[in-house]
Amino acid sequence: MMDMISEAGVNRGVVTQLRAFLAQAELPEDGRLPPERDLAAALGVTRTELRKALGTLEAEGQIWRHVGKGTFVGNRPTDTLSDIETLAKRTNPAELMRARLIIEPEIARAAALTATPLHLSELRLCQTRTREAATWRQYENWDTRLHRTIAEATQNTPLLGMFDMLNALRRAVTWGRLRANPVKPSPDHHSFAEHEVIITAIENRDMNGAAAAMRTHLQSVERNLLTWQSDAAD
Amino acid sequence: MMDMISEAGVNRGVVTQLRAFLAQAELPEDGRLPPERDLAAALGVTRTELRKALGTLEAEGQIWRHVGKGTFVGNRPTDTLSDIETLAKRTNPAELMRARLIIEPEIARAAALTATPLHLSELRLCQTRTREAATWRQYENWDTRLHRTIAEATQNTPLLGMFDMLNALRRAVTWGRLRANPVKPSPDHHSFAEHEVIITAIENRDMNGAAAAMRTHLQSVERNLLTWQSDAAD
DNA sequence: GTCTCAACCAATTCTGAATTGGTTGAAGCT
DNA sequence: AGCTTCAACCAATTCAGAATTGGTTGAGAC
Repeated sequence: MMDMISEAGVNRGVVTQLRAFLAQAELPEDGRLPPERDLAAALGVTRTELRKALGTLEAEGQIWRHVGKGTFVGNRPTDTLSDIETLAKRTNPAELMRARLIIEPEIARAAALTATPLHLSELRLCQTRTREAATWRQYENWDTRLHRTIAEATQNTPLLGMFDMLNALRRAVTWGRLRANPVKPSPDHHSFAEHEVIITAIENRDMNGAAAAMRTHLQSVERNLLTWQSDAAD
Repeated sequence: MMDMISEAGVNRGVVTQLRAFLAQAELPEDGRLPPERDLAAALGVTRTELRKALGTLEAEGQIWRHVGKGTFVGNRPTDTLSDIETLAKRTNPAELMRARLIIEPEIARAAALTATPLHLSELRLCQTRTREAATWRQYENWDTRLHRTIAEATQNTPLLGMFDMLNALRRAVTWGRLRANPVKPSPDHHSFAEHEVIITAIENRDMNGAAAAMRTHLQSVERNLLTWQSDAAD
């Protein structure tokens, strides 16, 4: 019942003593300060007293603590939520598809601007290989590589990183599902023509075209995903 | 000089024996097969022989190996490049800014569609707090939270994850730099008005407006970054 | 020479102890 | 009683060294 910010029995002296220590002490790069037991001894106070003082400083936002880690000055690092497994638990295929629809067209747009001849030939190679694929497994590999090559063509490391993150998520979320159709992709699979439009647009430096084609393509994949309930590759 | 795919002295018998094992054996979920030493004993061949056979299978792409990890069936997982530290080493502030310019406007656009009243009031709170900020440190905190709230407003977990990734990258790349100006943000800091336009657009469900305003804002931040060489917050 | 094999190497994982902030319950003080 | 204190304990995390694993080498067998 007594969890007000500034508790009743807190010794103001210890708090100021602690503030002085923080101002003077040379902290390591990560801002970690000595363990409570050591710090209490160094300041000549009991651990309980020290913890009260630390509590008020934490309430003020001056420091943050975590079991097993330690006590640190500054702001608690925001829970970054960039861990694949954690993300995979909280999302679902539909949401992932929406994210792809938002991100990948913009990646294609950027790629149209910066793709090198090397990227273009790699794209062509992927397109050929997907057509030649004898199994869905092979098809998926080359399809994934095609999309990743587009991301590489942006020549932007953070963008590529985000693309990889989406891909990793895709694998993690789909994980455990079975592929319904063991046969190989039919020669008139919608993706072939759609990939062609995307690649052509990039070759022609048509940024808007590339973005639009990618959007169309992903919408088509989404439709398949909903209709057949299959883990449709793109 | 003798590194052809199918080496001279490879014992075909062992290879087929190994293939039979792979077809029959029940592998764990991750597709890892027993350590070479055990497998060699199980198949009744010497380790050197086994390794030759494994070598041909690896060349065929049937398996992949890594020191300390083990030998696995299937395709070697693509180097995902979604690790923050690795990314930070390979990128730079300019590239990061380009990535933000590509991604964040689209996030704002999506947010305009899906933001709830709760998000809107949170945005307003952040805007107020940035104006009240007494130090750059505080300003940055609320500014970061404002941008993250926009990402949250998309109600899309993968998108939020990617945003967090960008943010983590920003911290990692900027890490070690000093903030030149210890004073607090001036009341006519360009960001205030720009944030206002963004928030208003989201409130009005103006998707194009939100995207455009975010783009304008980030371009303004980019300009500051180039001009002043300061680690300009946005 | 060529092949074999045991020992060795380096990358990775595993495991158990040590560390750290958080909690509790008896003892002590007013 | 009412409150503080303190040592012991708890659970989360980190750390270090051993064990494991694919890769390499050099002496010896043929």
